[in-house]
Amino acid sequence: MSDDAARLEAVVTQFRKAGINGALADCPVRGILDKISDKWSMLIVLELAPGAMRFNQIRRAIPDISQKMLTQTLKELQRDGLVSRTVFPTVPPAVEYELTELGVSLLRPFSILVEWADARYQQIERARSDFDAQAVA
Amino acid sequence: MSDDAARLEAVVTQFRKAGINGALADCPVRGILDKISDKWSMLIVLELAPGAMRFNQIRRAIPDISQKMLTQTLKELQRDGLVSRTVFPTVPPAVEYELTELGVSLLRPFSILVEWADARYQQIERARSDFDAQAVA
DNA sequence: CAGCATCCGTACTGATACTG
DNA sequence: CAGTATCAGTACGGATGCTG
Repeated sequence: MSDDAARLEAVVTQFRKAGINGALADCPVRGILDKISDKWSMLIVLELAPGAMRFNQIRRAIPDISQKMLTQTLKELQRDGLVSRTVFPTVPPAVEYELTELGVSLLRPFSILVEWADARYQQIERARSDFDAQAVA
Repeated sequence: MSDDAARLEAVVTQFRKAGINGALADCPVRGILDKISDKWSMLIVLELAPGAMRFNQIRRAIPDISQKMLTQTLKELQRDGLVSRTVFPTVPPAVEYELTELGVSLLRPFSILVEWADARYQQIERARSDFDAQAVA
C-alpha cells in the first residue's frame, strides 16, 4: 500500500510536468492522454489488437463510426506511431492497418482501465440513480 | 503472453457489450470511459488523491480550469460516486471534496495509463515529427 | 467561500456528395 | 476499395457578472 502511495506521487508529478512554454496545459502526458481518450481511438486500437485489418473491415467492425471519423482517427493514430498503414498497389487498392509495437504496448494499460470500468460500472450506475433520486427530493 | 491474449479477448468482449437498446454506442464500459476521459475529471481525481480538498484549494491546484468547469466536473464526479461532497455549515461556508472508495479504486488503473504515457511520449513525439516530415516531402 | 446563470466562440462530428 | 471535400448541427468550454 505504501508502494501504491509512492507510485501515485510519481504519477501526480508526471501529470504536472510542464510543456515547452511551461504551461500546465502543455503537459506532454496530458496531451497523450487527450489523444487516446477521444471518441474512437481506443475502439480502433482494440479492433486492431488481433491483427491487421483493411479499411472497410474496420468500418464494419465499428458500425457506428462515420467514414470521415474512421479516416481521420486512423490518420492520427498513424501520425502518433500507434498504427502502421500499408498500401498494396492492386486494383482496386487494398490498404492494411496494423498496430505497431507502440500500439501493442498500449493494450495492457488500456485493458486494465476497461477491466476497471467493467467491474465498476454497475456501482456507478447505482450511484447515479441515488444521486438523481436525491436531487429530486 | 497467452495470458495477455486471453485477457485482451475478454476486454474486447466487454467493449462490445451493448447497452439497454442494444446499440454499440450504449456499451456501459464505453460510457464510463467517455466520462472519465473528459478534459478535467482525471486531473481532479489525481489532485484529490492525497486527501480531501476545498473548492478553491482545488482551483488553485489546477490553475487553468475555469470555475464553471470545476463546479460542473465535481458535480459529475459526485454523481458517478467517485467523489464525496461535505458541507460545513460555517460562515463563510466550507465545502470539502474527497475521493470515495470507488474514486480511490480508479487511481491504480489510471496511474498505469499515465505511466505508459510518460514512458512513451517522447517516442510518440518523434513519430509525429517523422510523419510530418514525410508528409511535406 | 462556494457557487449559479448567461452569453458566445470554436471545435468536434456526422451526413452527403464526389474521386482515383 | 479507400478515400477527399464541404456543409451544417451540436456540445464543449471559457469569460463575465451575480448570489447566499
